[in-house]
Amino acid sequence: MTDADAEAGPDADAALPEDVDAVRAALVEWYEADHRSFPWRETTDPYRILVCEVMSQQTQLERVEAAYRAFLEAWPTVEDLAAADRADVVGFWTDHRLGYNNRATYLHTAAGQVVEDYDGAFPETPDELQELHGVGPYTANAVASFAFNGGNAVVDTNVKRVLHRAFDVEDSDSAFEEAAQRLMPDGESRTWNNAIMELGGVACGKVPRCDEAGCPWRGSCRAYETGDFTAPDVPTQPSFEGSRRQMRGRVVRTLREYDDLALDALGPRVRVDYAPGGTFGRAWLRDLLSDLADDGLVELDERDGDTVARLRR
DNA sequence: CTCCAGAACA
DNA sequence: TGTTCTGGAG
Repeated sequence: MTDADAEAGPDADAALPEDVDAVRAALVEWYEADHRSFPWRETTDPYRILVCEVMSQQTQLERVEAAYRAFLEAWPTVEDLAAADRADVVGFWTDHRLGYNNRATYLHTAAGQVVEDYDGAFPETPDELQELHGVGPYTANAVASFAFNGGNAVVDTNVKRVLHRAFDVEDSDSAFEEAAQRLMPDGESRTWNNAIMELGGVACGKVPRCDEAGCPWRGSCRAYETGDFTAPDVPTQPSFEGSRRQMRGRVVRTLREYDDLALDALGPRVRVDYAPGGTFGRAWLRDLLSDLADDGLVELDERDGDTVARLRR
């Protein structure tokens, strides 16, 4: 028994197959034979990888592709982005329907950190990368592996689904991290992380396509054997229509068209049923704007006793 | 209605 | 640990 086994516990890798090497080789071979082509798979520039990863959070890859190209045309380097007006970056985000405008501010802030704290040269370790605003465990490992072929195994919803179905890994973050790391071949994080996420996106999606996609793990997959393709629970989101986040999006999009706007001018453009004293009135809008200001998206000031909002520059 | 390469904040 | 953050597509 190795030290790693003792540390992890006796049954930590009980779910993994006997011939781990064969399973690894099969996936890498499957990935390298044929996979989807994305522009960010053609680069090892950490800035480009970070842009792609932040855009990809909770957003379909197909929609990311056009935005990714346009973004890099507008701000080709991390220095360009750090020097940009925040309002322009947020404006770009909404124009390209990327959602979660917060992420535009994260990316802008992170670019400033790279320039200020690291003299323009990206850190290479997951721990250092996580110091960047908006970079958590997943994104840190993604940048470390895709840019530097380092870091640990990435764990996202795709990887969790694959590990749970194929090897019956229990639905807990620590179990997923451990299994993913044990499965990943040393020194091949770039290819491996791409491959296992590709598997989750192409062959082992919510609706499995094992035979159509020629899944390389059919011979050792528990789900394929038993027919039980249950996937880990992904928390269901509340409906978008009429939600607070829909209203936030409308505020940002409206302010994009104006230098600044007073409450009663902004309100009707956010909700048709806006009425200064009503349920959806000044108090409601002020509360919404206050959160947007806390998130660094909007600036508020007083003019002639009235509140005026604009995108933060 | 659901899904989608997560992270910040309380 | 739970809650919040967008919006397009099927």
